[in-house]
Amino acid sequence: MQAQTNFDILSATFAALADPTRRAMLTRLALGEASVNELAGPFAMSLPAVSKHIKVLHNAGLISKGRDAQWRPCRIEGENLKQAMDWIGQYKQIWEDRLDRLDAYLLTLQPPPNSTPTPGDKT
Amino acid sequence: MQAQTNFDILSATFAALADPTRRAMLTRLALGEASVNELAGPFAMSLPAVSKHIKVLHNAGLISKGRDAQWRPCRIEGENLKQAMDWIGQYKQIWEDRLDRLDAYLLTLQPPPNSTPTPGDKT
DNA sequence: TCTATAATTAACCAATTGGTTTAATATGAA
DNA sequence: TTCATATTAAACCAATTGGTTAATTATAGA
Repeated sequence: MQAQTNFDILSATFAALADPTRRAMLTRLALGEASVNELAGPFAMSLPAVSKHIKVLHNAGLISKGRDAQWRPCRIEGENLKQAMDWIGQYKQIWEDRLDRLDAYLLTLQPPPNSTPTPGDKT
Repeated sequence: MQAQTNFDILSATFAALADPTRRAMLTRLALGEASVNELAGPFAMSLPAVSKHIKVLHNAGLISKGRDAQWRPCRIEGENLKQAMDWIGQYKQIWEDRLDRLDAYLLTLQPPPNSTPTPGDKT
């Protein structure tokens, strides 16, 4: 099964990323391929639970699975991560604008050292 | 309530983004503030359902709510979107490397026009 | 063939999610 | 005060999620 029969790729991707266990798995896979057992290592949960998490990642197209004897090495797949990032990227202006406005506001509270002297200043 | 009492901001953010209705609401809010009724406009669902979606966005810190008489104008908040994007951004190399390798592979299949001439070539 | 290891499936369960309808609350205006 | 509008809360429901244990499948090796 090639997975990613999915309709709404963004929804599946964000849903997959909404779980810390699955995010940790992706972080591990960023270092290189790993078997299901290797992925399970750090987690205090049963293998079937891990297997389900992996299936969620696979169905979302965030990983692919090979075969090596009885092992199913998983590798991270970037394409849908990229799409998710691109979607959020639409809003970049929103946080940048907000930060700009915050900067401007802070300047009104305390003018920078090299600003025009206040009327009462000596010199 | 200021919302964002949340533990795991990334999980709450990705979970909020995993629903197409909520993503559409954010897209609308990127154009500017909107009341609950205005946000409800495009959707074929009850007001309470819309209200719940808005609550999810609010709890994830993706929007804030003001008050204007009986209206509760919603505005998009960028900070947690930024954090979500930064998290995914960790993996940028993965899809870029992959594309590089794909490019390289395609070049082995069909050398670029300005490559070394094939033995049989005239000139 | 038998055994050990790797992984998945099946059946189950409690909690969460996304929707509903009905009721309540808040505010401005007649 | 009464009415209309905007929004939320309550109670309910079906489907999904994230976990469990027990059983099954796949593969390599003795």
